[in-house]
Amino acid sequence: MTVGGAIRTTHRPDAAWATVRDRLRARGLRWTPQRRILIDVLSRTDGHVTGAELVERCREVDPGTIPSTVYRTLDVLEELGLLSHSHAADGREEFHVLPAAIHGHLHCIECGTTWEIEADEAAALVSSLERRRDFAVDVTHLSIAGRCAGCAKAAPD
Amino acid sequence: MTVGGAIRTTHRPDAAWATVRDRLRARGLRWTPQRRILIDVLSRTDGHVTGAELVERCREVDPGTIPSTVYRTLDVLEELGLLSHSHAADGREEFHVLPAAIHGHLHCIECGTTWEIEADEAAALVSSLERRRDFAVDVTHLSIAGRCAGCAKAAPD
DNA sequence: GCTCGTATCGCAACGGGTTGCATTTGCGCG
DNA sequence: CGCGCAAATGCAACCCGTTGCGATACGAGC
Repeated sequence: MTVGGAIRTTHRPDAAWATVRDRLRARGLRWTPQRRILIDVLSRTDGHVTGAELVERCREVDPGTIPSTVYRTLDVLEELGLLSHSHAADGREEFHVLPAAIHGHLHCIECGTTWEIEADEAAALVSSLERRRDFAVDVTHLSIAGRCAGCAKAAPD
Repeated sequence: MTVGGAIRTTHRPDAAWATVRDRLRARGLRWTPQRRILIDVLSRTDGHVTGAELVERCREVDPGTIPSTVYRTLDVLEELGLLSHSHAADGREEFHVLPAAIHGHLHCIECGTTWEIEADEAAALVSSLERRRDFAVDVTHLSIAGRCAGCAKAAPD
């Protein structure tokens, strides 16, 4: 899982999603109506979504959508690198669509807002663990809880 | 799948647990049979436990134990500072009993082993976020996923 | 086109954890 | 010692996500 030199700031979702079908086939995997729907939903999704939200949006397209199918497809797409997931402060899954660059997340336990942490911002932590523990941090899964400036000000302890 | 010797906490639980009853009362909270059982279980617990494990151990003492009661009591005890919780790589809750020192956790996604990260080891990350984002990291909730040296060697990418 | 192996689906049951609400009970106070 | 009220319990339903398994259908190869 290397970060190529090509880190884009501008997403071009259409291009990426257009090739999914072939990327699946190339791996001996299949292109099904259910997957088509999820891809469609994802291509119209920006930033962070929970699994449940995705299930719901798929149901808007096809009310017969089954959760397990959605979650299984999400696993597959994650393996293809089209999304990554981490966990919010409450442990719920949070998917990040088409990550333009490797990054982690910051969650305010008070107001629930999420921010992205760029890889270089976590670099100090990552390299120190790498060195001292010989531990390879999965930054895309990194999720840090705490209180944001606004909430700290609103209700100081 | 228990964690084995990876985690050792050396402290004197008895003293801390003995005062729980009064600490509760002082806050207008109550001392109930159900809470007594959980405290008892916790006082015999070392290191990390999942919520489900605690429910199970309470059931060994009293088969009539109800999960929601246990989880609610855990919330209360966390507020009193007797435990803290974070989430394993799969999002499940993991409680840490009587934290001797503030610390976070490292989880290997391959073998499931857990390590503690001392506060000073995370200090670089924490202070950088504090400074650049004005964000107060909850280190006790910090949980970092990745691959440990052993697993990286066993199955290199 | 048709066949066939297997990837995927639908479904039902489960696991961990939470929530709302009626009922019980700890315990402070007189 | 007994009252009364808020805290806590029990229960049932729910939410998010996972798993096992028999049935379906994709799509490669002929």
